[in-house]
Amino acid sequence: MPKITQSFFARPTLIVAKLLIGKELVCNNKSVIITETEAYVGEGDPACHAAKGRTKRNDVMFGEAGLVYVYLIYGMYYCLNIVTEEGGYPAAVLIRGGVDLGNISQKLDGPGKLCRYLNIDKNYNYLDCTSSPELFFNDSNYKLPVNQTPRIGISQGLDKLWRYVVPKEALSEIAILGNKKYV
DNA sequence: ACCCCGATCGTA
DNA sequence: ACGATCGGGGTT
Repeated sequence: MPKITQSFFARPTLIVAKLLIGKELVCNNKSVIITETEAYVGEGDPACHAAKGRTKRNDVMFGEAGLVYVYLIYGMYYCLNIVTEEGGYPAAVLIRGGVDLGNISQKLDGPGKLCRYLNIDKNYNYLDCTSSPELFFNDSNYKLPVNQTPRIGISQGLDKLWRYVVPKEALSEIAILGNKKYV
């Protein structure tokens, strides 16, 4: 299963967000099939952390595609993002959910839960997921159905359908290993 | 120095 | 419906 390279992330954020669904995220000796993502796109996106320009926190979003952006939310949870598009353009995909095929009982339906499960914290900020052995993506061949909805937990930019999520019905079927329907 | 609030989650 | 918990960013 080939590792996803930089050119995958150096594309329009909506494309990357959608294509990451069904890909495998590997970190800390665990792997997860991604089932939910969101796109945050540039200074013109009011929900994007870079909406008000460059700051210490969002600095990494202005970096090269493939960099990891981790931030602390509500004082207790971390959220994992991958920087997209060309260097200098602040955009990223938030990884919001997944399933561990080797540990189906886990409910990784939320960015905070996902990071907690994979032990991802602020130390991963600025890591390059296209060259790091610590955190990377594999180009798995799962063909999962994807719905588009408004993004969760924001108060602006709700007009955009920039959340990509595998519907619940399909999610329960993924649990059945060897389900050819999605491979 | 102070104040506000958030790309969340678990419990009630 | 609400509280936990804290760092970033804007304001005084």
